[in-house]
Amino acid sequence: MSTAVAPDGALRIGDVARLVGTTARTIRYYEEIGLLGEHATRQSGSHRVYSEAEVEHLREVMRLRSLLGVSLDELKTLVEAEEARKVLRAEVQAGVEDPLRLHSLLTEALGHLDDQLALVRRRASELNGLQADLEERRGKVEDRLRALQPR
Amino acid sequence: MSTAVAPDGALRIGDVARLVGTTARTIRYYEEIGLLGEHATRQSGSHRVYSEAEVEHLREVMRLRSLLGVSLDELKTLVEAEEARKVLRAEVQAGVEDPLRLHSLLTEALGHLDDQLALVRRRASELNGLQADLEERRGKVEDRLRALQPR
DNA sequence: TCGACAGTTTACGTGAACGTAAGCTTCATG
DNA sequence: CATGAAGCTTACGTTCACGTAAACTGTCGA
Repeated sequence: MSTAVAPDGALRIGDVARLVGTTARTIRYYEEIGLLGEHATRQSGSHRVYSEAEVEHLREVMRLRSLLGVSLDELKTLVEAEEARKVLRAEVQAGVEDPLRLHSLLTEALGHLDDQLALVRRRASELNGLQADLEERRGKVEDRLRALQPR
Repeated sequence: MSTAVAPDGALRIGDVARLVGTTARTIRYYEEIGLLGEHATRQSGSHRVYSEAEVEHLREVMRLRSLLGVSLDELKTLVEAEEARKVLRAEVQAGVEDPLRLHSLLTEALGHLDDQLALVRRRASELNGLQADLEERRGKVEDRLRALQPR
């Protein structure tokens, strides 16, 4: 054993792909269309490296995509929430404490979250409706089966 | 006003498209790939006519597709449940009363319903999980906003 | 330093799910 | 029975979301 598998602690594109259950191509594609906010400018040709936070972001993106069934384009506007949170974190980390600025950032994040929630709630209620319908049908079929075999 | 809009009571493809919110092309495509169980053989060239039951079936197909996010191919196996129910209805209507036959048909329908339910339940729980996560985040953002403006 | 595995860019290919156009035909209505 | 809106078939076009191949590095452990 002596291959260039793991750098040290850094995550490369293949590692991330395995972690979130996708392919390197998909990650590059998502980056290409701007789904993964500009991560530290990188020398063209050099390897992409990812932080744990970026992996989490990607997971969230794929989760939203899978559960909401939206196009990657619609998703772009949806994940602006994450961008807003990132900016927020960065500024707080950097010591910015202007309450007006913070208020604006928080309000923006709140708006994005509400957008996401509206979508999710509607979908969830539709899905729960479907589930109820199916369960009702199932019950009826079961009743008819029981009626066939009284014992 | 004097156009060949509505036949009499029969539904044509354009009517159905409007009713379920899709296009005639899509309906023809679904028929082509076998998503809409063979409806009464039709002379090539003559207009397609649909019963209310077929409209309902199409609605269900699109509902499953939209909410489960499955491919049309996967959907084909999923909607076999509807086919089973259709066969059941037809046979009962035709006076078949062989209990073994009925039992077999009902059991088949039950199996298909359970398949659908398994999918739906998993999705529903994932979506509810997502909703909970988003609501938690929303709560935290709100807390921070309140902390900014004590009054 | 070197070897090779994993990564990079570029570009063309692909499958799914329809859109669209052309030319012709039904069919309810006046 | 004439007419025209809507439908039919056939076939090629299109968009999205990646897959895949080629030719070339970057990078880490030995």
